[in-house]
Amino acid sequence: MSRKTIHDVAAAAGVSIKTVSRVLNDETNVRPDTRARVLAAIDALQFRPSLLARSLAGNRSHTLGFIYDDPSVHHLTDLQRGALARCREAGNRLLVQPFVERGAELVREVIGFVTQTHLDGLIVTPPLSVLPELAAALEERGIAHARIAPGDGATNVPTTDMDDVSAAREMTEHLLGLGHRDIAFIIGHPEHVSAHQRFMGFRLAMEAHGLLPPAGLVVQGAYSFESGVAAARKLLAARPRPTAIFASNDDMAAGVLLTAHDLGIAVPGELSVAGFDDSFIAGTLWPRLSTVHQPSFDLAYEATGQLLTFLKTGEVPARLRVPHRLVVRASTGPVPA
Amino acid sequence: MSRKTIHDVAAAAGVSIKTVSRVLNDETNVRPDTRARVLAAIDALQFRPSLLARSLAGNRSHTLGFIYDDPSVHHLTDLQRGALARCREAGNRLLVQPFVERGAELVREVIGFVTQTHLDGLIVTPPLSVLPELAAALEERGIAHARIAPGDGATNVPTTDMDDVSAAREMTEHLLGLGHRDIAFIIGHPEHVSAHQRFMGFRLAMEAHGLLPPAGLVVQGAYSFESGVAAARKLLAARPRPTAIFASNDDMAAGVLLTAHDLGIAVPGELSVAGFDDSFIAGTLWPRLSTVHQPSFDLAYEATGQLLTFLKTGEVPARLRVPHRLVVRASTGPVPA
DNA sequence: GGTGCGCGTGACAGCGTTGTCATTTGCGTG
DNA sequence: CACGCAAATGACAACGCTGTCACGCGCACC
Repeated sequence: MSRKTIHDVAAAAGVSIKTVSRVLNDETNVRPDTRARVLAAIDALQFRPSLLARSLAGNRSHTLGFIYDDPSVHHLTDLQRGALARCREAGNRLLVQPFVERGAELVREVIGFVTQTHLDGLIVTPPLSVLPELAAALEERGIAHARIAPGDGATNVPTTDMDDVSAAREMTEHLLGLGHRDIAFIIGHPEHVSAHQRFMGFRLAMEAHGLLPPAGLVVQGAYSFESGVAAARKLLAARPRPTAIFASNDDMAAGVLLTAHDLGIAVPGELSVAGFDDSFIAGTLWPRLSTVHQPSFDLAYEATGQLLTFLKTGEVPARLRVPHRLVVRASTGPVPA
Repeated sequence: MSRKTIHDVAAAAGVSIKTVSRVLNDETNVRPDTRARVLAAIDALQFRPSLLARSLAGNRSHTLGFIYDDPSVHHLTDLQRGALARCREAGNRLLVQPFVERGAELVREVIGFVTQTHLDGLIVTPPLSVLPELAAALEERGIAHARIAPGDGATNVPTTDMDDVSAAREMTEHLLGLGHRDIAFIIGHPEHVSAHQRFMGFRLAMEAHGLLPPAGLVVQGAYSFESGVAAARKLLAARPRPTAIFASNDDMAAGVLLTAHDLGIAVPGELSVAGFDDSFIAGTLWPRLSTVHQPSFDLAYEATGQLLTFLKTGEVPARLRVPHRLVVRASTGPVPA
């Protein structure tokens, strides 16, 4: 079964290939009956235009790149789903590619990826979105891209994020409101700005209540389940033991819950546990995890939409802040008497 | 920054574009010093060949498609990672695409996807891999593809799977060995052959001990967390209550665990719970889930490798069965007295 | 009744590679 | 020193589409 080409369609419809091309691209200046004839021929031949040829001839590939290097599976999956959904709506394709390098090598790899595949643009997810060397290289070469959660600095590219500081503050307020004072905090992976922002939110809330971040109760994690377990082991051995642990993502909170169960510590009776992300896992844990709903899907969906808009109009849309919300479930409760 | 082309390199090295092409493709009959000059020019210009042009001119796109429609996030993520890893090693790209249609429309969409993008081949994951209409269409059109876990029928395309029947039997034996007799079973999504095979393994083990699949203790699920919760509600209300529940994947087992905790039923003291997959979630649950390690990553990694081999040699490798193993953790224990 | 304009259409040159085949070069041989 | 043959290289078409530009036609206008 040899490939059907635009020439076959043109011959079948009795027009030139250019007219077929016009119909394919919804251009104006084609008489309705001509258009109908062409469409009929396309249908009869089951013709699908070659995206390769189209990309090579035009200067748009209708393909976006999605680059990542994320330790948290759930968050990443949701981001990818969001980007994919938006791409499908717009008739674009998405090329997903992980990058583990850093510095000059990362830049070389990413640039190579983009030029080799003629990508129209790039969706840059955290932590890649915070790397100044990558940002500089992309802008210098005029590679269109959207950044997801790149931190606070002003950007002149489409950007979406959420308010990590406020969200973490709200969760901390929730714990303070339940009477907790000895609240431990597990920081996320240091390469992610979200880790710093969430910690900042925690501190601001504590300070607003005249409390200092308690010495020995702030532990470095890495956004992974295992790092949550390790942090919890340390925290739950401290005396006095914290009455609440705020882990800055759900995977780490899962590690805290497991460790607490192993040690026979009742949650939330003796210990409250809070997470962040509201990923799939949050609803599967017992007790169900109190957390902050991070709109990962929306974040990527909107970023992709912004990028597509930018590609079409050339105008950089304003930074979009996607709303979060506190999700109080069963893992947080009043401080023990 | 205009795109560097093979012409720029040719001019810089003082050779024809064809010689550059030869160097790029590691062809023979290029003098070492010529090759060195060309490589130097490539390096100096930071040249990366356009994959579009290469695919259009040659008849290989060096790109594989990965198609799926899977309700279980973790399993899917691992499959995708495996396929991606193998592709990277071989210098290929992977285009990931979900398909939710069925029947003639699915066939049309998939064929369109392949022809539009000039895919070299397709990696077909469950449940798409079991659909006869899709298999027939792909073979009829001579589209190279590998099938992952397509069920028992003989295939003349590269195929990888695991022994779901034996694995489920082993897990059931494990429960029987702990003294359980009232063992409930939650069946997976009916469209997946693995669901039937796992149920088959369960029945075979029960029958080998002279037990019939207990009436009322076999419930239909759908491989999702929610379906596990729903099934558990039903099962844990049954009298006499089962002393063990074998859920045919981890997500459903997570639902069972949560429901048991909600009802104050001790695991494994009063109820043993077993899963299947050994996905990320299994190690995060409390108590840690006894399950069967399904080598999702390897399954896709090997399938991709087989497909690439087939594309290179034209020979269909023998069906590859990837080993599984029983992982006994803390959620299964002796039958209560 | 000629002029001008815009709509509908087509011819043809690219896009950046690889495949085919012709041509040149180098080297051993008689 | 000419000859022949293999190795090395190049010219050019082809892949399947879009962009550019030119052309023909009908219609309003003066």
